[in-house]
Amino acid sequence: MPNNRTPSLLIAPEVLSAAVAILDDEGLDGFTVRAIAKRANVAPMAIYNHFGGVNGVIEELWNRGFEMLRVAITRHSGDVEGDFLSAGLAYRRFALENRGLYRIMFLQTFRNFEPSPASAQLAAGAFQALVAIVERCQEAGLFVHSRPSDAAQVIWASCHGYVALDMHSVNFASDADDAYLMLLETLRRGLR
Amino acid sequence: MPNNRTPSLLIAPEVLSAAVAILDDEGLDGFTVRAIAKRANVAPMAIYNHFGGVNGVIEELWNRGFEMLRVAITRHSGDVEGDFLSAGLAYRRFALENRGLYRIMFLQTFRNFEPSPASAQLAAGAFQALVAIVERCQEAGLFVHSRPSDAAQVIWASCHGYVALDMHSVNFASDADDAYLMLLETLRRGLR
DNA sequence: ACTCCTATAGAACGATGTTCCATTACAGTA
DNA sequence: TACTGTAATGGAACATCGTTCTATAGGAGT
Repeated sequence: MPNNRTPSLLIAPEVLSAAVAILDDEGLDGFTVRAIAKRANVAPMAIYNHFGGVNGVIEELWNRGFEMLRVAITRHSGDVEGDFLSAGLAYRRFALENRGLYRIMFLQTFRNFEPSPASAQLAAGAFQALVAIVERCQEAGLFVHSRPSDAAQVIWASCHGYVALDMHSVNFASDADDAYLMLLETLRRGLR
Repeated sequence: MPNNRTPSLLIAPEVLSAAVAILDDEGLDGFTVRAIAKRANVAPMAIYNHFGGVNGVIEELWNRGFEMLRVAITRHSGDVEGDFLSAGLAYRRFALENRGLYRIMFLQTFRNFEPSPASAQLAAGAFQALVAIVERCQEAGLFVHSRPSDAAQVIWASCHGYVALDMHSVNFASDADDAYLMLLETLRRGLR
């Protein structure tokens, strides 16, 4: 559709933000090569030249999502207990404010998308931010001493599960925010 | 493909078991109208005549899945604590043994599939089986007295999250089975 | 043996991801 | 200013997707 051609350096950013916008606005139904290109004011071919196809776009969004998530949940203050609760709240906030990205990262087995080893490494990096918090909770005597990665997996699973059901509108709790706080409290008490 | 026509009464069962088989074997890539019909030894049109399209098949699988899940986690013995742990283990077992169904029920926002009110009711029925267990745990003094549905939502979210990450091969725990037991223990202690 | 229901095969439509290709706009250089 | 080469564009084309329509014919009940 574009009357004027887009400068090369702008194509990738335009495509990525268009992809996120479509994912947030219309969900996966609208997430097509032609639709993304149209919204980015770019030729469909640009997606192949710059990303090697729609999976390349997904991979780039995955990478950005996990990097954002890592930053969002990283905590390092003196108050380890506060860090734990604050990181837990930040996790859900990230998911709700970036539904499109979260779907790519966790909820959706996309067409044929399999994250590359480098992308999987990025996801592991985000997980490490949580492990670090768990380790400091253990050192402070707040958590029982088990393998930090085991406790982190339990915490991550719980938070992810809550968010995932929430996004599917499967939440029977009286108040969604309060129930999530109850979840974090339950984890804190249960891991002691 | 079928040389002989399939009796009307057999078409629906054949289509449903073929759909489950494809979902388990090949995942969603192979889940197409034509592939299901071929595997069921039935004409593609039969799926429209009997289910009104692929979404009708998905809805029927959803219904069966939640009915199976409800049966799987229903417990009612004298040992309420045992019931809680046993139901938690049964939840994960159901998911791992019925990956195809579980994906339809929770992991996948399918094409345009939205469960009908009746189907949503069935899902709520499975949730009620969990609420009943929580209520008996509260009466026995095992759990703190909050709204049973809130505690049930927390439990369900945690179990679902663990299973979901597991299915995405996102599990950093040293032993997947042990970590799930740790999750159930954490919930039991944390809800007291 | 006849009739009616319906399962079947096949063409067709729009939309999907993807590839190929000719055109041409634009930036850097002479 | 004129030229040249990179690459963004538009469009055709392919297989496959869900879906609809139609004509044919198989099989059960009378």
